[in-house]
Amino acid sequence: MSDPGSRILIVDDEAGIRRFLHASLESRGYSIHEASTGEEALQVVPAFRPDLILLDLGLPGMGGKQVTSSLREWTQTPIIILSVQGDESEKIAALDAGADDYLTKPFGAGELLARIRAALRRVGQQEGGPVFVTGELTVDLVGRSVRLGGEDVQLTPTEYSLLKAFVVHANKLLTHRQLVREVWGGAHYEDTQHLLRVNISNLRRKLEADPTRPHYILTEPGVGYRLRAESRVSAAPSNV
Amino acid sequence: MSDPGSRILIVDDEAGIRRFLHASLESRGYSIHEASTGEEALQVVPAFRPDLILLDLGLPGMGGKQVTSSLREWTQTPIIILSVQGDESEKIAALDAGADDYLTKPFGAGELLARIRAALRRVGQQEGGPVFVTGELTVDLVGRSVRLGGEDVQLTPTEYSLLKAFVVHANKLLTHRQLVREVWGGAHYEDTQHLLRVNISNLRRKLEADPTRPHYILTEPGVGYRLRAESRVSAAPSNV
DNA sequence: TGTCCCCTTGACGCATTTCTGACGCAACAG
DNA sequence: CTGTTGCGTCAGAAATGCGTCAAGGGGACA
Repeated sequence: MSDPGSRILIVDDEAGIRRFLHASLESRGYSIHEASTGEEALQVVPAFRPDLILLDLGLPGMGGKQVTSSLREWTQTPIIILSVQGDESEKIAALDAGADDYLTKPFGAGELLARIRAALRRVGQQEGGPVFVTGELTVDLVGRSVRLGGEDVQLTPTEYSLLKAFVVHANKLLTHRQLVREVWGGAHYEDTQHLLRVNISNLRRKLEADPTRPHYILTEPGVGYRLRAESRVSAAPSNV
Repeated sequence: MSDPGSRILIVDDEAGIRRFLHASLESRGYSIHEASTGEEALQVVPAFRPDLILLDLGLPGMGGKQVTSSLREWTQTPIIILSVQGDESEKIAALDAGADDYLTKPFGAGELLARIRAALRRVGQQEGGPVFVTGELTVDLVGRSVRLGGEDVQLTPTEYSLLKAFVVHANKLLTHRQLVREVWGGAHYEDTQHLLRVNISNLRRKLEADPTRPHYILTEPGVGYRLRAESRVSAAPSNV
């Protein structure tokens, strides 16, 4: 699963290349920002906070190598160098300045995208995963932690499995059958229907302020349950 | 600053290339190990524990792409693919399988070394500072020393390996499977699950003030364990 | 050859989790 | 008003998982 909303900064002095890259990447769901000089790039980065930087080596004025060094003084955002030159000593210098990757033009759009994915994958796994938030409730599916108003909530494996099903299908109605299948696998429905009720009850006791009048886990009589969600999946607090 | 003692595994079926790479890298101070097939590589990795892997794509039998996928099931050790082919779709497939970089032969030795430095630099800074501190506990991954409130703690190799896994993934949940794989390599899970419990117990006896109520190594019932680390996140807990 | 340390395995007690059954309550239809 | 149905809660039994202790085996080293 790729991270669709990643922000990418394109730094190149040629408008044609910027436009080409912009279109290619935007169609893949990335958010794009452009800069045409190294000085502009350094200004823009703190504001735009890109997840990755595509940097042309042959910029007028401050060169790509120098930009890389300046950025590396305070951020480890992945930098992929694009260059028309194939000279090896330049590659080495750029990589040692702090760049993560180096592509020589002309390159295939597919390869660039793959290298972008590889770079984003690396930083992605050291950050906390996406976090689901609604009201006081916070669920981190990657870290497998649940918090309620700042305090950790201890859930048993089945309870967590149940809550996970709700979070994945937030705001959608889940029938008894669907829930039973997601939590207990292919078990018979008839036998486990009551079990579902018991676990819903246990879960509510741990999550709801007043289990009699549930606020998060709503019951749809005769059909199933639904998790009330106000907000969307948001990124974890980035630790820079 | 590069880490001079880094261990590198070379996987290639041609003895000539292995010899050439071996010589080039060893003269730079790296410790080298060789493997001639993909199967051998998968066997060797848990024992040799390389910091980086140079992997030929065109191996007889199990191909480099498949080796990459298998390794990525349990380790994030950087993998740099070496290939005679320039075909773009192969590059993309290899990168998406989990490789970190891709070089097409023939390549300059200088560029390879630079890309190795770049990959090693990344994992180096990912592990945080050279010393990990939380509460009374101090772990020096470089010097392989553990201190508890000023006093040295003597750990057996397995215990240290276990603690290292916790420190590298501080504050994150580690499943039983993950821990077994990181400490005992590709061994069968079923057999070693109990072994894990014993070593956790031993580790706690040496690190925890009251092993009955652990403060550092927390157990997540039914799933795994987690090392409690002081959060370096600057964001304050939201008290809305 | 002997000693020591570490790894491994088995057995056991304890705690938690899961499951099952029984009961009260509310909504609804006849 | 009464019976039915579905939902939620409670409590006890069965199952599972976890942590600890202790003994055997194997390798390193003197």
